[in-house]
Amino acid sequence: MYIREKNEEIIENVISTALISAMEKGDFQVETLPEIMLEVPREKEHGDYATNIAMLLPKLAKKAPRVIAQSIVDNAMIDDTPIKSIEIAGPGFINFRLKDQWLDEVVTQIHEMGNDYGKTTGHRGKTYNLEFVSANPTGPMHMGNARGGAIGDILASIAQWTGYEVTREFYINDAGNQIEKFGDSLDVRFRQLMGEDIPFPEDGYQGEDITEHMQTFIEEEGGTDACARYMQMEEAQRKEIFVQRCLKLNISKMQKDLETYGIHYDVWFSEQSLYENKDIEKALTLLKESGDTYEEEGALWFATTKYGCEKDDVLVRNNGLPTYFLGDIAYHLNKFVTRGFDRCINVWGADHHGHIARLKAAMTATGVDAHRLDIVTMQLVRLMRDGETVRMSKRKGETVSLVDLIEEVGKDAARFFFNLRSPDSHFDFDLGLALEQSNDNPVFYVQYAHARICSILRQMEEEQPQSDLNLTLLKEPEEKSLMLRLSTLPEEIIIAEEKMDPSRLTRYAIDLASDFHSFYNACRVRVDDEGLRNARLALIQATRTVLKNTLTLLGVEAPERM
RNA sequence: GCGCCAAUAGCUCAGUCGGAUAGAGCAACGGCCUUCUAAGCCGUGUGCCCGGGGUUCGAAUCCCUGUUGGCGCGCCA
Repeated sequence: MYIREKNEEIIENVISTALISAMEKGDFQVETLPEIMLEVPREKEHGDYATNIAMLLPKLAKKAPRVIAQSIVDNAMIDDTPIKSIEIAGPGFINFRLKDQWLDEVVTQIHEMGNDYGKTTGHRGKTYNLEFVSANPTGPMHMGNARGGAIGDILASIAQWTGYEVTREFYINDAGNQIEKFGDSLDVRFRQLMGEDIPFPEDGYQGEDITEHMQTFIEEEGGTDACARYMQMEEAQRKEIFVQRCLKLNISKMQKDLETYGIHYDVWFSEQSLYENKDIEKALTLLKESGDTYEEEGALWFATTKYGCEKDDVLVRNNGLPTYFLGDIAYHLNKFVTRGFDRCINVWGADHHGHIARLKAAMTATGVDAHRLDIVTMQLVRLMRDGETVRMSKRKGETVSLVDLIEEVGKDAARFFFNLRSPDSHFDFDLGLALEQSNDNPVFYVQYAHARICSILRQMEEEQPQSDLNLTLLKEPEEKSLMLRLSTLPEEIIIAEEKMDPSRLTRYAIDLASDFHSFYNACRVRVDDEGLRNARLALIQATRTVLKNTLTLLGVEAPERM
């Protein structure tokens, strides 16, 4: 159990025990006690913890806040606890101060736990599916996918650290209209390369990659003469060949690029497989059994409005083909029912937020508790160049690809940068700033802290520190601040998981690095005083562990030298 | 028109289960390297927390309303 957690539990116990004995003595009387809330005061002068309980009671107890607070303080038993003092302040806050020793215990605990420091077991035994990126396999991945990748992968790591058994999953949209368009685009480019004068479809994929695919194809098949036989084929058959081949190439390219980005998926799930395994039909049967489907104008509808949505949605078109919506329902039933995940989280672009309610509705209708499904919506990245917005369109082929970005700024900077702001905040990516390798990039600041520590440790290895560790020698404010920061990693991870906001960890890393740099400038580690030297050595070793653990969660390297 | 998300320092953003004097980075200015990496540290100041109502001991935070911006509202995905 973590020290902070233990302290908080003790303080809460002290408060509730004090409340009960105060009431037994007749100081005041209430029917039901409100939940005891502890907060960490912004001002250090207000102690380590504060509670507002005495300000919540007056309405029920008919006594003034400070009177109630006094009564609580009078009845508080703090002997043999880590609590140093209790006082009443302001309008009725009760402030708690802890004995200094608790911070020393944090350092000791970090040494004991090492790479596991920060892990908790609250969700042990539960399975967690995280689906993210899921870019269309019809072309290269762009900057939006880069943000989704960083958010999803880090969220997955965070979930693992809170005890979940996590599966990272990529949903391949290898069925439906996009694929049709992909085939059309490939086919027309092929025929153009073969010398036919035909116009390119208005809504086709105009990217260079389509043409390059077909150029490679023709080369590999032995040139235009050898490819003449493809021109003789039925169009549909030819397209099928092109699609199969190029889809495979695109998918393996995505796998490779995502690995470069530090993301490894456990499952690549094919939309097409939902058709082959009859999952679509099974989903349809379940939906029909719910009684919330009906036929109209030749299509099959799902009465989404029954679940509070704005309008009903089509499941099967009047041409007999399932919609993407039905496919998505089947996919999620596969996750929840067939594979039995306890929780499923999807990272979606905010432009898909309209689908959240209806997907949840479909889960409810088919008997899946919709609370098990969560969607993290991510505001799309707005690309800025020379102070102006650049519109990106995959269809027109106007993209800055994920690969280009990683080549320019590196995996670490890209991941760090995309995870700097909460997913729901609009995010401007300034190309000029990102493509020049600038020191403004905060990832260097954090990595530098780690490298600095390693440098000191290298020099001290030869100097053979003695045992007899006495952490009470760490008294400087910079030392205390650093220790305090070290103590909060476990709860930061828990909160990041609860709020599904991985950017909190990035900011934690920056704050921790900042506390270390301040310490570094204020306190020298390699001092003559052996006791102090040992204590500071222990502190920076603990700091290195915590920095390393945080960077590991973020998927960013922790360099030993810079 | 309806729905979702946002609006906080010059800029980019934290803070939002209601708490004590609203924070950080960047930008500006001034200091700190004969001492463990100056990719660092320290200091200086700036806010009608978008406007207007309401709820209460207390509101950037909750409710209502208006404004502005992004996105969505297809038998596309």
